[in-house]
Amino acid sequence: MIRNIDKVDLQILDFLIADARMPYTEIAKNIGVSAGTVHVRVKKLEKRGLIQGASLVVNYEVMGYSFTAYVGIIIGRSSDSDKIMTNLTKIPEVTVANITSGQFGALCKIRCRDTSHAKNVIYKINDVSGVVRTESMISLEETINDKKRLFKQIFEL
Amino acid sequence: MIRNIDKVDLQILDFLIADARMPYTEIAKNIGVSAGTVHVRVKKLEKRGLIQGASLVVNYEVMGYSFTAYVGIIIGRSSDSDKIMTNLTKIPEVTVANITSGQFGALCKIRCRDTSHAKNVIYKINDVSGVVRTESMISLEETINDKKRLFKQIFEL
DNA sequence: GGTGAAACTTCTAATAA
DNA sequence: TTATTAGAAGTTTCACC
Repeated sequence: MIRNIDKVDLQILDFLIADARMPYTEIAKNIGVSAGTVHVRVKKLEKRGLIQGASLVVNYEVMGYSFTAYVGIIIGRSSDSDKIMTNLTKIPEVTVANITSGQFGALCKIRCRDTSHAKNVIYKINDVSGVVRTESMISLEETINDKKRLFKQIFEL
Repeated sequence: MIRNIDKVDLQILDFLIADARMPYTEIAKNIGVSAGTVHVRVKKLEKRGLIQGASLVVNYEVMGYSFTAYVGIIIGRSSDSDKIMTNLTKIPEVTVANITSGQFGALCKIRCRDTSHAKNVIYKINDVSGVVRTESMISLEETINDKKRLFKQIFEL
């Protein structure tokens, strides 16, 4: 399915997805190649755009952000979608935003301190021009599947 | 709002969120402290659970995963929620899953190669015991706000 | 708390296989 | 493509502010 990417690449990716700060020497030891090889592979994957970067995983709860919700957005005219996305991006509490097909014209995720903070953020979203109405789905519990096993499972290493 | 976290911590976090592999020496230079200080601060933030780790940001498109959707799940009995979450986590294409209040009992995000792959994943979700019905919202465009400016904007550094 | 320097580890690029 | 190697760079510890 993906061309020019082999088992070694996928194994390196899997280690780095689990811990982006893992030293190349340690990855090398684990998969039985030299550190230099790991280094060259990572550089190639970066060049190809497969690796976009590395980001710290922050615990929002500990940061005082314990309120997570998805906000479905009903949009009047589809042609407003791009403009609405641009405006959503200006709200820092909106951590992810998607133009969608289905019952909502857009769907976004918000991270807030508490309900009162969320209220203000939702008001802000409602006030974005082109937004007709929003519908909130409060997250009571969240599981992230992403960071860990993706490739190992999908590509059956 | 958050106790025992100062401007230096937030600045370090901001740099590491943007690029988790940024050397401490460079962060130190940027914010005007010593590399040793950055090191100690990061360790403390890790110990406090504020930093959970670091993860590679992978380009799903380049990996051949160009289909993203949110799947709203209607659940028969709320008491099944936990069991359903556990089962959702077993599907690797489910990258995020949330128990929610609102029109859906759960909401998850899926990453697939194409529509035919997505069809199979959605069937799998439908087949999870306790799931009554699902509703898909296909993402036509995605913006991630998360990784970059969060703290800078929220805490007005 | 923070610093700066020493000791140690890792990275990186070039060369060789 | 991979391994080796050596110099550069980064990390970590610690005695001292």
